[in-house]
Amino acid sequence: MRILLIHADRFSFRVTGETSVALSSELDKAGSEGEVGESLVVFMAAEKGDETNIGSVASQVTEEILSLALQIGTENLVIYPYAHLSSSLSSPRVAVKLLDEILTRLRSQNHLKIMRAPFGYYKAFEISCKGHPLSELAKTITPSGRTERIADDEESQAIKAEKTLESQWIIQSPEGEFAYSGPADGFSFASRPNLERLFRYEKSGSRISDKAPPHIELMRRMELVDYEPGSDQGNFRWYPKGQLMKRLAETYVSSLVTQHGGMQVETPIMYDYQHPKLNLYLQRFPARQYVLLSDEKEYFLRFAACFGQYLIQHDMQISHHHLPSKLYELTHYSFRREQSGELAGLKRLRTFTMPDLHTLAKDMEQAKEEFIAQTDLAIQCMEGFGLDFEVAIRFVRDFAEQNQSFVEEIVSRCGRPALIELWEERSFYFVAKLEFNFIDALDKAACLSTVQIDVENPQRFDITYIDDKGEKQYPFLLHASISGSIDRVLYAILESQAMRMKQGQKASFPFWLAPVQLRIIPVSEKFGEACKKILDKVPYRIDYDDRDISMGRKIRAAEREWVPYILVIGAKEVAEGCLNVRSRDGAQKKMALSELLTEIEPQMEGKPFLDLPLPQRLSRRPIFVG
RNA sequence: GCCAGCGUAGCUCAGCUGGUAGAGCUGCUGAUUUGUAAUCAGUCGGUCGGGGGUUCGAGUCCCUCCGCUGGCUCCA
Repeated sequence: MRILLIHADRFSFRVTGETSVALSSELDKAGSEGEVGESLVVFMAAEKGDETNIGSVASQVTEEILSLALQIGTENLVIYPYAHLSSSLSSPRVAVKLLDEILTRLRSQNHLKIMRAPFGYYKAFEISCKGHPLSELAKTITPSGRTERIADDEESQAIKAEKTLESQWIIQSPEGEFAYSGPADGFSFASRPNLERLFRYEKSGSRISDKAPPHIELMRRMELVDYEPGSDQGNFRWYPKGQLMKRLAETYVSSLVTQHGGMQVETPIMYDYQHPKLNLYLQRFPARQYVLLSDEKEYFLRFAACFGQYLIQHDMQISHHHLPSKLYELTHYSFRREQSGELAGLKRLRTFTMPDLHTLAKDMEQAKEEFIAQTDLAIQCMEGFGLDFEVAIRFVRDFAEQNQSFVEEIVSRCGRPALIELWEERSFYFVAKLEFNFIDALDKAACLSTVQIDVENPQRFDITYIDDKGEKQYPFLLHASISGSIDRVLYAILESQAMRMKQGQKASFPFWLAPVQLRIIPVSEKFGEACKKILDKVPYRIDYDDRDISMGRKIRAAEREWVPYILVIGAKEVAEGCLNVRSRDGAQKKMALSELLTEIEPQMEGKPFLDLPLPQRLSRRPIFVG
């Protein structure tokens, strides 16, 4: 929208004729002539693009007007639609809506006296401009970058609905000795303290902590990840060791999903704000997008791979023979412009990586089968990362009641009691949502894996398949992120190890994820050659501490890096042709290289391997933090 | 986004009521060649988060912006 603000000694107008876009209601609202003395006259023209966020434009314009009125000390306003300010006008409908919106906002300021001119009429006007420096001002207002305002002004229906939504909490545990099914308040949590934490966290929402989550210190001290003040908040830099772990985790998750049948694709990270289908979807969750402007056109950055995959699925030729059909993407990246106060280390970021799987199922039976299979996959994934989790399942009540055996089956697959939330009405796109929650050192819950049954988006995005009678049908759609955000997986791993340290145990990474898997430490420089010989014989990430410091310090450094196996090489080892292995459990063992490799092998089973992204000699390795 | 706290060397931190910045670790140099969590000595390193203000004088007081942490909120 363009506005021209003029501080006038007097202003008058009168309607002289109708234009093609005249509406008689405008004359009722504004009258056909008017005259005022000292006043701030605001000429305005709504432009293309304003319709993407009327609330944002209206609130910015209102703010501009009020701020100038205050500066020049006037209480008289004239709002005057004036199309000639722009060569790229919006539709008349949008213009009138915007005009009304701005007037509503201005009228809520009771001290102001407001006169308006009608939209869509030829008018004659007379103005006398005061001519002081603030008396003439032109501004162009765009919706971009300010979209968060709409969240305050016009909360989406879905968000509003959720706030007032009543839900019921139930615990259901698998068949067996301790089987239970009933209100969560009546469950004895003694054996599942973390489930109780999850329940309290979900129900009350209140948490008490004055401490920063311990993973933040660890991610920096271990030279994995760090803040990047040169970027926006919640955007991180990844050092070689952290980047390696991230890449390993991604590779692992992707291989699980593609083995499960996910067809890996890649979709754009930005989408046209005005694309009609996407726009409809965005209106359900209007805030929290990064918006960028390119040649006057606005794009938002994706918050998941959903759109990209919906648009592909819309264009695909799918028959019932193809179902279930699964598209998969590891999003590098997903963007969510969370409120700044919500950001927390690797737990909650603005830019993150996550696996996103969308499955089309021909009917609810197939959707449920897939749901179960993907639950299994998520369990396998969590086990691979060595993460413990608590299960939460959210249902629309009707759905849960009509599918009781399905609910039981999920709980049984998870093999532990689950917290179930029942909603009386469906306010989001899903009828069922499974979550694996990690409970951290400060008793806070973070959702990792999730599987959802979507009953809304196939229609919205016109995704169809041809059934066995040759007719078009809408499939059911499953959303699954079998690990949740990769960044958050790393958060959970670090937090779980911080808890172990608190209990006096040694922290460690799963062997396959350890940046350095083995380290050779020579007793003295003399054994350098002997060390180098071992390097080539070990097919894992092995390095060699050749720095000119004491052996005690090298041991300490390796322990602080959580290196799983430390190999000390001295005269004895050279003479006997064996290794002295100090493992993470504290044990020191004399063993042959082949024995060590046999011990390691099962720890790598089914897990990816990537090379060490750092110089093998520690004397050649720069320090990133500390 | 709101409220509160914090921001001093690469890292962890000290610096009282305003008087012109200090330690340990790391790094570097040298000595030492070491047997399982810190060998000894020397030495480099700071527009005290950015900008503005008050003052003869600001790391210290005030304003503002940025960042981090906690709480609220939020988590499609």
